Amino acid sequence: MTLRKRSLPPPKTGRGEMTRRKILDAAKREIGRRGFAEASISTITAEAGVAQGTFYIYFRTKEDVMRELVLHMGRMLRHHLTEATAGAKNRLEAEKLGLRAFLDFVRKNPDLYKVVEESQFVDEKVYRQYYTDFAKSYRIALAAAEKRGEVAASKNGVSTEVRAWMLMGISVFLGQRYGLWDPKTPLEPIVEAAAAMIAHGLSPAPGAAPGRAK
Amino acid sequence: MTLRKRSLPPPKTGRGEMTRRKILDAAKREIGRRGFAEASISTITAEAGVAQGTFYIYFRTKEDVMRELVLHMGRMLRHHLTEATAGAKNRLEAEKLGLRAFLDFVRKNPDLYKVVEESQFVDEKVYRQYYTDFAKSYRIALAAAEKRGEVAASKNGVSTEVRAWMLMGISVFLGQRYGLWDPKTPLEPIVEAAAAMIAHGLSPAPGAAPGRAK
DNA sequence: ATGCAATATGAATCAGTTGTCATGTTAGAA
DNA sequence: TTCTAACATGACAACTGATTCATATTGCAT
Repeated sequence: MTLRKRSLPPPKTGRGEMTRRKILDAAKREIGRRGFAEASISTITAEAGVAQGTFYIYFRTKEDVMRELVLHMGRMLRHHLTEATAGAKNRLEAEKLGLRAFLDFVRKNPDLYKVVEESQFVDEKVYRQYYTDFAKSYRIALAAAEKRGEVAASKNGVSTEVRAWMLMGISVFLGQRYGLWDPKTPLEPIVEAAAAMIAHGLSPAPGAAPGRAK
Repeated sequence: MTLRKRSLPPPKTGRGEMTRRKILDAAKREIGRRGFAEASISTITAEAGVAQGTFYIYFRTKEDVMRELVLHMGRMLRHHLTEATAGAKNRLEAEKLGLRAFLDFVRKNPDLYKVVEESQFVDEKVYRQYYTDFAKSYRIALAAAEKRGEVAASKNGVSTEVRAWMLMGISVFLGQRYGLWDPKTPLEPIVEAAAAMIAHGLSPAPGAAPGRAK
């Protein structure tokens, strides 16, 4: 029964709901732009168009907002990815569609993305949970695909988990490099290249002629 | 000629050198443990066994220390990886040895690792430089391996770069999951699984029987 | 209409920093 | 030995920004 630090009760009226959302939205932009340390409550409330004290009606601390935003990102991203991969014929196609959708998401929501990454240094627990949850769905999806013979069978107990974390790392790094830092470059060739690597790895294609000199 | 904010002159005596190193070391531990925001100059100097003011003889700000530590990590890691992959027969083997060495490094230097990751929110420039530099050496190594036919030829211009970032993402995420968060688990099976995936991807091995039912 | 709970205000409080500085101390060159 | 630049000290001035709180205001249920 460790119910320490309950979250504040949710707003009871429509007005409250609106205000809370305005603050959350301003916080997302502000923290995304300036980072957690630089973002001040006064700036956030100013941007939201409310008084300083109003913040504390809905959130206990600045950290609270981070937690909330991480959960929010999780929900949004999950939804986005579910939609994007719904029509996939197999796991490999799902990986490709998912990566593409993820990069799109990052470009459309750079603030949210940065908030999640920074949450690791504000509330490590929520950050771990975020990735651990993703890893879990990933593991399940991969295990199912293994059963169906769509991906190579794992050699040992850990390998599905390892693959899940590798795939997350790939997405996060490509998201950082091409989603955040280089938001103009066309995504197609990137996704193409990444999907090929995910499917076949670095090895020279065994079927293809290995040494076509000249 | 934008020489703004020159770094402080280096110590001129052995004593100064020692003191500077003690501070840097304490800062590494302190920031690694408590994070950049929580780490205070007074705590760092206390741990280093010097007075508060001494800090400012060697560093302008806390951010300065971060920058220095990121560069330090870069040098140490590069050295560690170079040694570890020296005897590799080919790129695939180098990848495996490199990953293994990286995970070792993370387990031995968790503070330094965390400092580098947090630097992204303290001085984004130095963080980008860190990974951009690594990506560059990676690209060069991959391109050479392609020439030698050790890895699949890239299909288009971006693909070598994409591969480099994917491989870095893989390392960082496995480093986080198995190096930092789960520092006891044996690394062999993890490296084994990861190397297989890096070599062949997710696709069922084309040689292996795809549907050995029951 | 009226009364109460919910919501809103923003000045004041409060805690904790950083970075400075006037004053020693040290070591090694001459 | 003496002299001086380098190094070290630690108290504290100045600042910052989060959080509190006494005081309005709002709007819905009755």
